[in-house]
Amino acid sequence: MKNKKVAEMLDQIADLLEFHGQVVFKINAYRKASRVISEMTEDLEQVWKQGRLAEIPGVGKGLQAHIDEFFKTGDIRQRQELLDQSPRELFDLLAVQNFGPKTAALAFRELGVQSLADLQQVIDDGRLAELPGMGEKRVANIRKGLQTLQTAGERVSIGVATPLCQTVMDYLREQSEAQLGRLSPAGSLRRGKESVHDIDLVAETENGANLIQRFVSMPGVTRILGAGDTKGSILFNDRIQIDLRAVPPSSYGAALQYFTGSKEHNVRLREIARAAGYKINEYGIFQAEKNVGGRREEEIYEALGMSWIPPELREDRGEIESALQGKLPELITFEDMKAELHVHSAYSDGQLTLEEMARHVADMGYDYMSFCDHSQSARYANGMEIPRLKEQMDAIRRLNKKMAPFTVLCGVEVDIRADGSLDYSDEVLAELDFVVASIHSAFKTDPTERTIQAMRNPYVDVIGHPTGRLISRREGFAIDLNRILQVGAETGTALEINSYWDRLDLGDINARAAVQAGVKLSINTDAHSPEHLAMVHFGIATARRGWVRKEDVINCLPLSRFKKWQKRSRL
DNA sequence: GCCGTTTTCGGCCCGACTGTTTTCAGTCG
Repeated sequence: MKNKKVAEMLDQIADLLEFHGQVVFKINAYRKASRVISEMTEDLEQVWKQGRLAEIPGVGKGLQAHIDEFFKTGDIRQRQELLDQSPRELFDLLAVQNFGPKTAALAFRELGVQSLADLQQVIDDGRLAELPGMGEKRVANIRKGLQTLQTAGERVSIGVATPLCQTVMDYLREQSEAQLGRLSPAGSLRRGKESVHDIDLVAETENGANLIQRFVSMPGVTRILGAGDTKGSILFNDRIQIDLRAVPPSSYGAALQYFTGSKEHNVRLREIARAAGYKINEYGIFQAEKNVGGRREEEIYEALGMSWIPPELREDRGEIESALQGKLPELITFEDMKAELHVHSAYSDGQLTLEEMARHVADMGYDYMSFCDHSQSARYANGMEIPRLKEQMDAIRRLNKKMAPFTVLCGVEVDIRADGSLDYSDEVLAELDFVVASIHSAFKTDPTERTIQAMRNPYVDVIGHPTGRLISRREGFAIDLNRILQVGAETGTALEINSYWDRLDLGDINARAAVQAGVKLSINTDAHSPEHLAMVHFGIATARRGWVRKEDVINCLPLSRFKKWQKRSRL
């Protein structure tokens, strides 16, 4: 799949055009096409071969020509030409906060700034400050931007951002009890994205200036990026930016809508509003000068003739059209979940005994669960030889007597070996209640074929973490998802949404493709200790971002129906 | 560069904050 490569090139052209002062509308056209292509699950090269590029939203004649050129020659000439007239490290330079395309162009033209090192040099020797429109403070801000390029530029996992956001919200509540009304996360965190660039908060208050002051002076603030009457922005522990927007009650809904984004969703929404004679901003929705809503977020959507759109869907991936037609999916919620199906115990590499762990799972409110400890060849994870597996099966039978009506299934996470065979024989698998098959080794050896082979096994219920990605460490293995989805639809094998924050695998876009292909999903935490169990909320957020309904998820089946769903019951 | 139940040309979301200004451009979200 060259989708990512093409998207990256189009994005680079957007950066280059911006640097060269092109009109923003052209730049935005490139960025939009880049985003749409990066979110496609279909192989762009196939679409190109079939002459269907024009079907891609945002891709017109000009961009079709670029894409065509890329697949024929491996590059886009315009990109090369622009690169030749630009600083060597343009993309790095543009990543510096407070150093935008206009300033970069000025520094390049007047001082020959080509690289981050050049930029540091002209800051230090004072030449940058002498340019027109520059001054001491602007240069100081650019210097800070350069310093934090490494730390502050990286995305932070939802697993890190969520508790931090809660801490900040608790602090604001404590400090400002009397004058603080509604308070909510916004931005990509509220949309449930797997990683976030910053944390956004919206607060309801009549005294914004005061709240902003408390916010920017809270412990952990290592830099104040801005502090006005309605908006404060800080760097927390030199690592993550947190923005707080403070608005009066009459604007809270509008501000929450605006600040939740995504940017692309808001742009589409405002286009529709404008066409219908409305104007939306963070203070409300207006018809002529008349405020027709803004206290609650729902009012914005209702004024435009659509139902309220769950934040997880707000990515301009068709949710606005669906909302206008009243056809939004009813997304899965945690309350729909009847079971946790992938939990480890001390029989392999989990922390707790079966009973300890099972009690924690039951406390989550589920009706049943499945232990899925590792199979024999997973040496690194204390995988179970067959005698120990049998021992575990007996122990689980005894446990069920103690814990009824809560039901504990005896499952396994069986390794898919390098040759595509499974790590236990069919005879052994047949004795188990539930089987997750996962690739844990030989990532580069034909992962698609091995996965497909596992799916064809009658005892395999679920493919665990199907792409093998680790968000902070590695790309997934190169699987052909469309083929896997085809086979999944044939065999009835489900794919996992592994909720562990560093996996979230399948991700939102792939999960959506699975549902569209008619493949069931299984949302699990892969918990190795009790505190992991709460990560199910990240998995559910990811599923919701993938337009997943409870009907699509086997964990939402009552136990009796779950058993009927399994392939073995149809053998 | 894209796109059309108001358009095949003329639009394209909207505002806060900052720093440099002398009325506003640049950056950011």
